[in-house]
Amino acid sequence: MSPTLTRRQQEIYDYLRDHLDDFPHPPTLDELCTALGLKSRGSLHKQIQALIDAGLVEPMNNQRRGIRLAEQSAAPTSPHPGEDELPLYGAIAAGRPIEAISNPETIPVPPMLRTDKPCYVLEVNGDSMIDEGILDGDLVVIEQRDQARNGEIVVALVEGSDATLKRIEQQPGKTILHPANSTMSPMVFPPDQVQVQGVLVGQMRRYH
Amino acid sequence: MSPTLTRRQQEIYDYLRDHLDDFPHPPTLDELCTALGLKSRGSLHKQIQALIDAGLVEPMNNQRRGIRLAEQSAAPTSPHPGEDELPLYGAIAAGRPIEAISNPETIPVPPMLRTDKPCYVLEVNGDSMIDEGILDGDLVVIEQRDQARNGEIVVALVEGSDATLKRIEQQPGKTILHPANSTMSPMVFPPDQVQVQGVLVGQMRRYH
DNA sequence: TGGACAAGTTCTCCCTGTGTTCTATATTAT
DNA sequence: ATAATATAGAACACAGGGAGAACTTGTCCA
Repeated sequence: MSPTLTRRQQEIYDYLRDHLDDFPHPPTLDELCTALGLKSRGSLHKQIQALIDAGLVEPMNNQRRGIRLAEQSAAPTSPHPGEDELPLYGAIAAGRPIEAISNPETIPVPPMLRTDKPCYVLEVNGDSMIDEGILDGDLVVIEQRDQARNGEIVVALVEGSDATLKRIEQQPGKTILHPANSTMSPMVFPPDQVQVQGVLVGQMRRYH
Repeated sequence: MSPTLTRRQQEIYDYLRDHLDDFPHPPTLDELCTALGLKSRGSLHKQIQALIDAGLVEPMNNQRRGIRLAEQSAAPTSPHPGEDELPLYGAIAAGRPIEAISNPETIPVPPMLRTDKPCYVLEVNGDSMIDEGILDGDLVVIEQRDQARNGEIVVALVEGSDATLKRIEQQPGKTILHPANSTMSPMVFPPDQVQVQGVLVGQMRRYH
């Protein structure tokens, strides 16, 4: 099914996913070129075309500033309704934003550990939530959301950094990410540098 | 159908099975070479080719970064096909030997969190394993056994007391139960007073 | 209305990285 | 010794990716 994006296509799609909202208007190809470090519109267009063919980007027929992401047609949750498997997107804090589609791998998750909303699974990397009983190697079930309530544990993408799992506290003018590890300190950011990618709703660990 | 891998082929296959997910993208042959300590792409390619012939690796027809494991067709996982529910025997440390309870309630457990042996689920009561990341209210998957190896976390029934979850250390003449909580001390018993009722193999927690 | 400019599209050319093949040599097993 | 297995290295082929020119289409303005 999924035509398996090439490396560059994945990169470009990730960039679009994460930065498309940064532009006041949808960007022109030239603007995207400079943003992506390309020098040729034509080259970019070729890549975008591939993404359109893959169904990830809305086709823009000669329109100006016409680049939009395609509606994810209820994709992530229930490609197989009644199926209790969720996509495993890889490890968090592994050094990059959560990848879009790349990994077709899924793992079974009991309904009890998830919500009715779209969810996905990540493997935890590191000890930043150890005092909350979330250990290195655990699998966490994340509900896909871009907003969180204070006190929830979220997958947060910090500008120019990794995606991490932290307890969030949003105050006017600043967002604080609290690790649950006595050896680590809370981190404070301007709100627009912190992007919530999901909220923790379940956790699993195997001992064998 | 066992085309009997050579030793090196087995090594390489094991490596792929265990580390393929570590790469952000599927690796190139060159990357695999350095990872495996080889200096020649050609050599590796020959081995990979053998694995492809054996049906263990997806054939990658000239594609870049095309190394994938073949789908393991048969399902060696489910001894009870379709059955992924386990009995929920109630809360541990609730004051009663496990098997006494005949509770018909069951809950779904992903195959990954259990073993092929008979298993059941308990709800954890108390903080005695908090330093191992097992919190009050967690659900634990227990493999039914009456013996344990040292260092395993077991459901232990102590003479005249509750069933508890502890790390076990069996020495000649005494059995020590280690809680994972800095405020609690290990407990030492004569071996015949400690009855192992199962071994921890999985753990689940819900946050919503 | 029509021209100028901006932006999307298509094309051709080119280079690099990477899979593939082959041959030669070392290592190990029978 | 002979065969099977492993490694190195060279040579090759081609897909992926980029540059840039040329063309088309839309937008704006006089």
